[in-house]
Amino acid sequence: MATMTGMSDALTPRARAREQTMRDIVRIGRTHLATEGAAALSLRAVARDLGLVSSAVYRYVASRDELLTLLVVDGYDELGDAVDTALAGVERSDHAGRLVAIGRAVRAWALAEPATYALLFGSPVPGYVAPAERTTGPGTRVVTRLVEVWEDAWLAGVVAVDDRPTPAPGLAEDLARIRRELAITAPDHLIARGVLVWAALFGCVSFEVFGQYGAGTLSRPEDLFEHHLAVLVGTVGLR
Amino acid sequence: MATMTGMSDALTPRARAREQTMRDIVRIGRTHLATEGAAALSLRAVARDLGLVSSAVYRYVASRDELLTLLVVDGYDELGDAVDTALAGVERSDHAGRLVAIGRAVRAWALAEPATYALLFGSPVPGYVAPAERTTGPGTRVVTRLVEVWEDAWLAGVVAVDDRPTPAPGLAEDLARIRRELAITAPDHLIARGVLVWAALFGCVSFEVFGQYGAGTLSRPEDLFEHHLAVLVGTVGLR
DNA sequence: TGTACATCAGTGAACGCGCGTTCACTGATGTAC
DNA sequence: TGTACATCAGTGAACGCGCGTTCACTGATGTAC
Repeated sequence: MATMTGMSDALTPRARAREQTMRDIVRIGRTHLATEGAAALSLRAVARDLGLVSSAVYRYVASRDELLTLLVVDGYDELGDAVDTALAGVERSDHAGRLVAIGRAVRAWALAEPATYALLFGSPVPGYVAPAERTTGPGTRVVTRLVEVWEDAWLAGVVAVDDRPTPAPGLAEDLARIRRELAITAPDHLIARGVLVWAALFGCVSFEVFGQYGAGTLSRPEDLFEHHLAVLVGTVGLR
Repeated sequence: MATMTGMSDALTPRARAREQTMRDIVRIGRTHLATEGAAALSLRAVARDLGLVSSAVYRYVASRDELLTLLVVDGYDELGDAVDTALAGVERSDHAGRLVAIGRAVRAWALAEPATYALLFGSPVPGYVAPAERTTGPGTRVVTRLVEVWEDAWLAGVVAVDDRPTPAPGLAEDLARIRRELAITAPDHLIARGVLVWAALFGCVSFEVFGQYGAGTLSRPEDLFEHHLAVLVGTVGLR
């Protein structure tokens, strides 16, 4: 689990107990996510498993929606940490290797934490809207790393990708805004293909995690995924 | 909505009323899917909207899970119909055009019916397992059409795709089984890329329907999707 | 065509269950002087 | 260091709510003779 607000030392015992309880709430919440799903996530059930009376959790969490937000942020952070850890073992100049490492890390984490993955990348939870100011930062960690890969490759002059098919002229504005917000220099066709690779990567992972391939169709899903990653590496012109 | 058991004529009034009620249940169930989500789908609420007492729906549907199954089958069929309708307007020899038509039809349907799309392609519903004998048929209509496209192109000898990267040797068995079950002749590397295009297509649609792109990032998502389709056409070597 | 019986749609009450959230409270912990 | 007060974690009862499912029933529709 990702660390919460850090520094448990130099805190009063009461404050340390509070941090521990917050961590327990998130941990138990995640197990409930796995067994009941996000829509059925219940504060009362979390309180029960915590050994508290139901009203007590309101000392820690203002509402059921806030618990969901905690789980969303925690999930994004754990996924982001997994990706960063994987990237730490790959040379920054090995662009294809970095893309593959990101893909593997996302898949491995998703298969290990399918319920949290579903919360982040599956169906929206009815009636719940994640507060952008708290989830956008953690939620963009992976895509930021992906963009870094092709931006690095572009700057190194090693992107070998056709600029055909050309993105529609109407897209220029959107792509320019993305370029500005991410402070990158990659050209339109590379950004557009990058978005495709991003969506395709998560499409592959979702199909596997959500069981779209059908039970028993694939005896070696990891081999298929590796092949798909290799094709996607080519889609953004890396090698 | 897809038709249920057909032929309402030559039936007794009571039987016709029953068919109508079944259709109403599915229709109302879908509106509840949209507002409450699959996990919160409730037989009592459907009964209320139908103007019946809650126990009455048990004359039509054995349980809540069976209602979910009806919605799954109905959704797959509607999506399958949408794709078939789109394909009807494209020459069988226009392989790229057929792939693009399928992609557009999937996206359009998903955006029009996000809740049903989420039921079919989003997070699994906790505690519910779709009965394979009822959902596999309707659930494979779209992928069958996709496979048809590249199989046709392959037979016509117009697939221009590198066989690199090569799928891992361990995949040969899985790919051979797929080839046998679908009764096709396309080679390993084409089948493997086809699966990627399938997953990527739904990945793009899911990102858009589930809001992963973030509110306001894209003013013209349809243009981006068109570009992605064009790239995916190339991924399976069509033109 | 008429009658006797079987089938079926829909009723209403009941079962036992879990939920989110509020509130007044007790007792322990922390802090200012 | 000791005391008075403020803060805070946790309690237990209560609110009003909705859920899936079963069951004995009534009355209308369908069918066999």
